[in-house]
Amino acid sequence: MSRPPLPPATIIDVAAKAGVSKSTAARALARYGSVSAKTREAVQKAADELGYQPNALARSMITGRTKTIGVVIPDVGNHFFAVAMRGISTAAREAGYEVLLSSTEGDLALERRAVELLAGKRVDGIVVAPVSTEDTDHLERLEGQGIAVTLLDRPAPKVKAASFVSVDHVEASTLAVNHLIDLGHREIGIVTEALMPAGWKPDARQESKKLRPSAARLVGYVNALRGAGLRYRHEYVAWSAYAKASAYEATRRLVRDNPGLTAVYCTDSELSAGAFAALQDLKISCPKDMSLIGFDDQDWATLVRPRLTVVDQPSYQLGMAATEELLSTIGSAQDRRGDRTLSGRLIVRDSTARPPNTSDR
DNA sequence: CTCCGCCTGGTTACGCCATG
DNA sequence: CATGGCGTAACCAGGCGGAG
Repeated sequence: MSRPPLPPATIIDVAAKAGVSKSTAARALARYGSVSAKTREAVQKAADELGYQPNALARSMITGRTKTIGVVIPDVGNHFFAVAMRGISTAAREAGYEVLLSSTEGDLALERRAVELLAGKRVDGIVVAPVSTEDTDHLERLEGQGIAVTLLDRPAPKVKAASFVSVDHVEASTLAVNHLIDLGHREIGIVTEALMPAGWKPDARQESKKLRPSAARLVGYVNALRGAGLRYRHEYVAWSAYAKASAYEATRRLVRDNPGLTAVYCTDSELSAGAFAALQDLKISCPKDMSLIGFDDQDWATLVRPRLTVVDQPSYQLGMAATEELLSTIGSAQDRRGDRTLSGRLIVRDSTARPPNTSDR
């Protein structure tokens, strides 16, 4: 007994059933303009009986809004972005917006495609953590298309109309290194994935707003050392790819080549995990012989022994803030770009302690 | 081939009508 | 005469079909 599928009920069907015009039916259902209580009830009843569902496509056509935002991030599996995504979803939902998510795997071509696709779907705005700070032509174009942009965590100076929401990575990094310095450490190594330009000198006063997070954290490390009157040593910097295995090798090399080292700072939780394993395998006692501090608080940080001291960033709040910024520029025609900078927080656990040979005196 | 008008469904400016 | 309630018609973007 298959009957031909009925086309979905439209506002016209509802209006006809309720015996009013379609504009009255629309007003009654969307609750704008003035409609008598009796009429509203009749329309509501007709809509319920027909199983009426407003056509979002048609609505967008006339309002010019889709009540949808896009999110483009490099990696949904990454803890920071996963939590930030929760903040974005919550803030969007509370404001009556839907979210379309795209993960680009750090691939610029995929990011371009994702942005194009979202623009084609006429999203009202996009929250993006761009793969590149320079190759941003696809993001710059969005301005002309009337699509708002908020940059999350990663700057893109050429996207002028975009607001920028981020943690102060320089400050957060300084927090981590200062904690080590306060404990009495003087020989502090760093495991970083920052790719600094060739010929980079630590003394150059960097504009932290234009730096990628990893680079900003390296600058924070240098600043903290300088603030304490300590020398920056190039051999104390272990360059690693963004992977546990790479950080593992980098840490092994770092501590082998620098026997005087008493503390290691890892600028990312992925790197901390590799470094932690390296110290264990080298049978270096942490924190007795070597202190270890990481960046970004993850579940495993409290499950391992010693529990890991970290600087945490407010990922969830960052996602919320980014969405709020985006929606505020969508709401108002003026594109006042509001930048928001949140602060990291030091969480002291068991992997940091006074350096060896300083306990007595 | 190009051009033009029609179509979709919800929103809204505008104005008419009835009522107080 | 003011005001609430309601209808009419224009409008949006873009695909399609018919006319030229």
